[in-house]
Amino acid sequence: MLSDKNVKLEDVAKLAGVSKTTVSRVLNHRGYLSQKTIDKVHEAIDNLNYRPNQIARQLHERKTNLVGLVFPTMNDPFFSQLETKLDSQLYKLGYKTLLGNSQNDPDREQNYLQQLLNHQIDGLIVGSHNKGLTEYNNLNLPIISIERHIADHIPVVASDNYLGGKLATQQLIDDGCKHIIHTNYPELIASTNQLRQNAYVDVMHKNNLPVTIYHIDFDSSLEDKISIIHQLFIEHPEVDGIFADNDTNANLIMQTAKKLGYKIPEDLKIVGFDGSKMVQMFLPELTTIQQSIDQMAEVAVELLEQRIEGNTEVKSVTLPVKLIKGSTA
Amino acid sequence: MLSDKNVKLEDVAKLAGVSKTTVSRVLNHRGYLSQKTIDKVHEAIDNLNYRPNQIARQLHERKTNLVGLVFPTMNDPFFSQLETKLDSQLYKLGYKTLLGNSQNDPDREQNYLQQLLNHQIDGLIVGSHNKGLTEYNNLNLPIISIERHIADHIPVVASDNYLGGKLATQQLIDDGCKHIIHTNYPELIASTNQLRQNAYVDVMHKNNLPVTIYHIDFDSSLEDKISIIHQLFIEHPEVDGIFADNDTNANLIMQTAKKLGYKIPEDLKIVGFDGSKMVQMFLPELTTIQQSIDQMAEVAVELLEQRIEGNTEVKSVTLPVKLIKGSTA
DNA sequence: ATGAAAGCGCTAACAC
DNA sequence: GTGTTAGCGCTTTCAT
Repeated sequence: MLSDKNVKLEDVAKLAGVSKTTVSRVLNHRGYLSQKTIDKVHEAIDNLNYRPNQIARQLHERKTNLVGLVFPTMNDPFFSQLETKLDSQLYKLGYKTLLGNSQNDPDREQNYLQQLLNHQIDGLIVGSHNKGLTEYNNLNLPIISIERHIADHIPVVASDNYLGGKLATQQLIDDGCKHIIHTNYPELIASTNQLRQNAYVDVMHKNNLPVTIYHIDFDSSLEDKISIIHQLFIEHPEVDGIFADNDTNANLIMQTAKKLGYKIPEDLKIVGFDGSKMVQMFLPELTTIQQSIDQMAEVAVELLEQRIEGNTEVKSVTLPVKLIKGSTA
Repeated sequence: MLSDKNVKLEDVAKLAGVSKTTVSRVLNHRGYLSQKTIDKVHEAIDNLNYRPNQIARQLHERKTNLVGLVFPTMNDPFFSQLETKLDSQLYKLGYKTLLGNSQNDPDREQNYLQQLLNHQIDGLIVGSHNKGLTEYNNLNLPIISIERHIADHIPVVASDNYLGGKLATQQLIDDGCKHIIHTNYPELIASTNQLRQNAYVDVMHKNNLPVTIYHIDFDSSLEDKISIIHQLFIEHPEVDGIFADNDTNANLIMQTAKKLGYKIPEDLKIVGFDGSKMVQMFLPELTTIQQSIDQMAEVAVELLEQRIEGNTEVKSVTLPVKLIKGSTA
């Protein structure tokens, strides 16, 4: 089989004995064409194993059918499920996915952003956790954000995090816990994660229970996370309930607690957050707040499509959460 | 801040009072330029918030700096770690990643392939499990395959799967197991997974032990997988050791076994395969054969780079595996 | 040290 | 029905 490199529309035209325009028309099913011409052109295309050059097309049409995805990492149950679904939904609309995993490094995120823009992407879906990347404000590009407020004009697709936090905390209280600790991000970044914490604080206050929060950075090493969790148990041996802001931390907390001799759920009850398929598979016993991850991806792509189509009235969307009852709380 | 859309090199040239050529030279640090001109141009670029159009550049240079990734899914511990590392390594070399998760659907894989090619990618890294996609044979494009034989001229990066299968089976035998069952893919597809099975069979024969293999399709639903595993226990209640061809199945087997009353490792010993970071985190007790996943990604990108640079002598590479001793075997 | 003009591969007015 | 021609935005000879 011959290579298709360097075979261009002009070559097809020559071989078929027609003009470039005609070939282009056949390719794009446009205008009137005699069947004879169509056949001739197709024959030439097959003979030469011709494949149209998208780059040239894109240059002309100013549309690349490329959508950028900027997330901290793929190697995480939540993000891998989200990105998988995003990719799959984008595919249905004819878009290809250009990856940009920032590892939550602001320099890298900025760099990715620049590069994606240079690639003339048609749209962007972001879910990175970086603080204060002002770049996004100045972009005249359809953007949808997931679980993070970026700028006023950028629609956000997010779970009902406050409700989630409420459900989680209430579950622990209903279980009879008196010393409930919450783990969350280290700072008030622009993430909607903060609402989980707000709900925890509100519910605790309403029940006259003491509020204790530990900060676990999403990006720190496994060792650092575990060390903070250890500290938590040393400083608060009385803890009898923990609401973790994500399932990965809930898992680490469970493992650490077991090592320290806590029985779950007898001595210590745990509620996580996310409810990804992967964690459900590996840790079905975990009681957790399940986000509609697949739906988030679906909605995000829908909204992006609307923005790309020119709709400037695209609104943010909040999606439901539900408590999945396992055996840890 | 003004939008950068539509701002082109020509606009910069006009504002700076120079020619397009000069601006291009400043941009690419080429040729002789007076400092004064350089400054003027930079000023104009900043003022207009100009960003060069990669598409136009690419059209001229016939290089897109895009690498396609074709894998079955990202929502899997092994693949998400692999793709994360691939993306990160490609990034270091200045390549962007174009995603193509085929869900192991041949139509979809073929379609992705076409589309990626149309996007004029510079190279391709594949790890999909589809049988007999002949498309790859005809491509005049640098390709590296991971854990799968595609065509004779395409280099493969793979683990030492035979050794892995040997280590796993031997461990179970050393543990005193007499009825060891192996789970693997349903057919002799072009996957290197088959070598794990071959090793199992060889070691079992050498020890005069009966060979029993169950087939679990990577792509079937969770329910179907679990149902096959149930069947395994019904048909072989005497089983005292299982070598699963991947950790995800090992996990399902463990969960099913526990539900059926087996104590692990007392009644039943289990060895998995893969050893991804995610499974290590969620299931640290699992004894498994660890592949050098990150290294696979590193090597694959290195080989691809060589192929892109024009080296046609690129050889396949086999990477080491090691047994990670948990408490399940 | 800088500019004019051709060309990368394709599409789309505008002819005929 | 089909062809001619002028771009899309950038790089790069070849002049000067």
